[in-house]
Amino acid sequence: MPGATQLASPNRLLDALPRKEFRTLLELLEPVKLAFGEILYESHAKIRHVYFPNDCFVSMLTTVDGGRAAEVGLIGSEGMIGVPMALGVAVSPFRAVVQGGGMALRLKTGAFRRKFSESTALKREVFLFTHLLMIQIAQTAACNRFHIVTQRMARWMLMTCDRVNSDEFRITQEFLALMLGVRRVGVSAAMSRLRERELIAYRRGTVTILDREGLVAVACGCYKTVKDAYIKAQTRDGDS
Amino acid sequence: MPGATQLASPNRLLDALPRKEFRTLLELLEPVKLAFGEILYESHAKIRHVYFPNDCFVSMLTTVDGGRAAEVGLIGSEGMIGVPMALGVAVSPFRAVVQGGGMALRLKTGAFRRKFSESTALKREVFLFTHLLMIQIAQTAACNRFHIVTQRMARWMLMTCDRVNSDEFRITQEFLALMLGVRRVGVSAAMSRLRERELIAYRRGTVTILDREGLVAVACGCYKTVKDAYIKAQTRDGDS
DNA sequence: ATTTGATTGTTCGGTATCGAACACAATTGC
DNA sequence: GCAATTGTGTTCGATACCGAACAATCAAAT
Repeated sequence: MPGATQLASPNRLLDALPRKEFRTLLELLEPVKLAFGEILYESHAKIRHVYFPNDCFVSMLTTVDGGRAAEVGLIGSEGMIGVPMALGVAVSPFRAVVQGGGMALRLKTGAFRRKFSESTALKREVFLFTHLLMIQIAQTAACNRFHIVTQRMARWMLMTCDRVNSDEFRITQEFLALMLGVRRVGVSAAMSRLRERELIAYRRGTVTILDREGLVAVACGCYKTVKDAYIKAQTRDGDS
Repeated sequence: MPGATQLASPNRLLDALPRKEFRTLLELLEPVKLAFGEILYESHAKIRHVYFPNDCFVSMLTTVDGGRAAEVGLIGSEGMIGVPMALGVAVSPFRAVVQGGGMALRLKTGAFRRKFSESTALKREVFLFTHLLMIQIAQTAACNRFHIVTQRMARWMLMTCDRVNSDEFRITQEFLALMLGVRRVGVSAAMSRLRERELIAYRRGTVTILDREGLVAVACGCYKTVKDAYIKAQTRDGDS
């Protein structure tokens, strides 16, 4: 039975904290199960909790023209949902949608604000993640400009794969089209092309990555660019 | 002769600081003239100074595939160049290019780090700007996905116009194409369309906005979305 | 087993943008 | 004044994606 004696968190951001700080923080953290499709923040809505994903992951979406939305960021156990809180803003500019269900630890905004101002280590980790998220969003901007659906889809699959720790995950073409901001037709064509090359397999809402290296080759360099930034930050941790 | 007795800064971020903090900061700030095309940071390079633009403005660019670049953010007197420093990172993930020449106040990274950790007000202002920059970048990501060249170009012109405090600014089609990540042909076509409708006038590197309202109507909603966020932040200042 | 709903596959004509290339016009330097 | 440089306008065929619509398939519920 896990819980009482468990010291390490499956959330890598929290895990980077000194053990002592982590333990005091843990008392305030509330474990919650997040279901696929759940909306953590609506755009322009007040932030009530910050979330530290364990095995779930969350899409950040920006809307244009009051309707269509595009994913600008994907956050899993390497980060936190609610970055604006760290910047002194309690309103989320993005919609946050649970992309893969699972567990997360959450903290009420008030408690977060308090702990955040007290803990140098928490600040360091959260700000570092904020920096990485910014890189991810910016790369997405350039990626949206230059790369074709197949490349961007491959990138999305790799990013997702990294966050579920499995070669298999559930996603429908319809939903993937929404994330990428394209028609389902485009996703359908791109996916069957990847299947032909035996890079992936899929059937009705489940995608399996067969050849990770091959998929990386098909994806645009944006995948590697962002991933390298994350890796670099984790190893050097802070740089400054 | 300006300088000695001048208390207000033409940089709105600094101007929002309490007078006392502003004065102590001013002693460390070094006025510099930034020329068009000057590169403040190369991507992945160490940040040596942070810049507070007065009447100049700067583009943040992200590269893909080791070559092509696209603009992800535009910063003028409302902000600061060197946001990563506020997040504890002294390396710029973006290239920062001076888009419109003019004056700026700059601060060595060491001095900035010191002042930043001391001043609650400076932290508040810089973090708020960081938040706004993030919104701008994310909106650019969605904009790149959904909107056509004409709309994005109109948005760019309006954003630029807001930062130069003039209806006229210097920009060549070639350069504008680089910023938008499209061919010059596309910019050429889009510009002549706007000229036909008498929204703008231009000749060899100089664009004049004739009908601001009309241009806003042509531009995508991304312009208004981002601008509203900036205005809201300035009036409520912090919210939280 | 049959129906129902969800998921995937395919087609159509039309538009935006691409890469490459060339012609022309305005400014600058000599 | 003339040449060189820079900036702008236009063309070509090709490709990626659009909106709309319809067909086929699978999975679960009755």
